[in-house]
Amino acid sequence: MLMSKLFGERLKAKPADANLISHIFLLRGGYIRPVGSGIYSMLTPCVRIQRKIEKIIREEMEKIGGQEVILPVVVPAELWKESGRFEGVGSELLRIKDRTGRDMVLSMTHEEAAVNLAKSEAKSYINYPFMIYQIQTKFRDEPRARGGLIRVREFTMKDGYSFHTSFEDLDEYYDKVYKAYEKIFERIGLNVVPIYSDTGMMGGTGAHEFMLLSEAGEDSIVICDECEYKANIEVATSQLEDLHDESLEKEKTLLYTPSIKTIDDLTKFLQISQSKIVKAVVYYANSLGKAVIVFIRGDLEVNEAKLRSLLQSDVKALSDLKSYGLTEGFVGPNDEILSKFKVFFDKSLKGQKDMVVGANKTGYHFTGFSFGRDLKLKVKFDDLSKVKEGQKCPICGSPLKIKRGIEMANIFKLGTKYTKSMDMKYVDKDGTLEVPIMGCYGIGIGRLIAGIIEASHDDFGPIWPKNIAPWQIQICALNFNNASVKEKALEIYRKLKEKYEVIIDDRNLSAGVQFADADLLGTPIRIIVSKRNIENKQFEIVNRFSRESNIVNYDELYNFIDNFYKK
RNA sequence: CGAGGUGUAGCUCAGUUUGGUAGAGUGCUUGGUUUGGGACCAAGAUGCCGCAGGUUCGAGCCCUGUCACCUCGACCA
Repeated sequence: MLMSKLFGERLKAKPADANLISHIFLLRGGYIRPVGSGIYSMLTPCVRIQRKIEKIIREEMEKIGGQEVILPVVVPAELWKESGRFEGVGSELLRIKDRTGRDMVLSMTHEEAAVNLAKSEAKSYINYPFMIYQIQTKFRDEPRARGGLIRVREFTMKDGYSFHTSFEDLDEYYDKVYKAYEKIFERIGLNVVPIYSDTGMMGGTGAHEFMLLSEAGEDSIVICDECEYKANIEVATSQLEDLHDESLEKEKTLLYTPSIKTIDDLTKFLQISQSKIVKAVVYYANSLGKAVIVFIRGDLEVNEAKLRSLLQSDVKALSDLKSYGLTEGFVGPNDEILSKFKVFFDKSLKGQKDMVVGANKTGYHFTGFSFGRDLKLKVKFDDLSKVKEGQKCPICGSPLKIKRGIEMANIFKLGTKYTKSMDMKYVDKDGTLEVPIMGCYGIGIGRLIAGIIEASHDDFGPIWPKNIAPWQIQICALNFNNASVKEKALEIYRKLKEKYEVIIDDRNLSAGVQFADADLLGTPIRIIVSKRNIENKQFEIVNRFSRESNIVNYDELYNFIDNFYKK
């Protein structure tokens, strides 16, 4: 490639509306251009990177038996109505009509299309297991796109779907995919951590996310440094200190003092109390059509993702409490509360024998305290609290840390959620009809590109790992108009091109411009051809990773490069 | 959807307070001098001042509406 012919410009100034380093360099380096909110055109350097990532992914998918397909982006809404997601998913699913007025959707994920295809093809147990995958465009009408390629509306994703005749077989295959993903990230040169994750709207029985630890990330990850426990905060859990520790006992004793008789007394107490003993948090669950109260220890927060997953329903904080008869000073959980509301007790209240009282209200929270009466209820406790930094690891008890991360990929054990709802069946050995068990596996490719920059850059530009850099070698021909420079530069360009992907800066521009552009293209290795070097019959080779510079004689060049790329 | 911010040359931004013919830097074109970290000189081209309406003799600037984009929050397979 000739730099003089490379389509797209590099920008000198930081683009006004970019803040993330990956967004800035993607724009400055001429990798992407904005078209609309969360919608980008990709230029050649970016496409070259994407193709290389795709190639690695394809190879690893083929190794575990994946077969590539292409499913449509626009699908009839019937498929999504069958699975229940046409109504179930919010406004991020773009619903459109075709010219006859038929409902269509722009696929944001392809479970429906995959099941639709698979069910017409895999009718006997003999066909199982199998995995189909594709590298395809997804459209999600994000209410808020941000950060360049980190969170977009239209993007390319590798998504795979496996089908099995038993959960054991799914578990086994899931593990294979997990290892394939580790291999993919290793080959790409990106250090990600697999963590336990929420199954969200996908449903299913187990899931992992592959996270890049980065301050630019939108997810919070709970990490134990002592053991291997790592989980998305949405599902993370912790060992809670005993409710009956000394300080809390002391507070309780205080509570029983005769001085607290009214709500006002209580409010006063709660204001001076460091750890409120208990609180009731009120939500509305859409799919239940019912209000939900979560009782939880006062110093903890309700983890809404856990509540959502427990209820299999969207939840929102309930602001209109009066219409449910909830006012300051309500007492609960009593029979009335239990009949009116779906009531949950967080496991942090385990061991609590006493009655819980709602008292002063803050938003949709009621703070309260243990009252000293016997609960007389058979209570089931659920894990509904949000992990806080410093709480104890559920496995080894060490203090937990919370870090930010960017989700690069995820894998789900879907179970029969889609195969069942979409009525996919196969004939088993004994002639019975069975519903296949499914797993699904995604990697966001555009986000991966942004993530690599977040993880690998310097002040001047991205530093692409060897395996995915848009070009392998960049030749900077300083003073290209000089005949001997031009001749020598073109000579090695032609020779290296036989074996490598080479881009040569054949523009008669100052060294500063050439170097700055080369930095923005992030090529792993840079060969500088100049009058000075030619006089000494030498080249200078600069390593993008270390910024180290090596002077080599003419005849050493090819060995040096081969050695760098181990060819 | 809630809060805040910004829309002026390809890009980064002045100009809006106090209404009076549209600006700078950079980039681009041409010629010349340069050539190891975004060179220099000279000449040039580039604007529906986001859009619509209003006030005014006159609007980039004032008023009303609207759209787009950015940031934070809510949401997020």
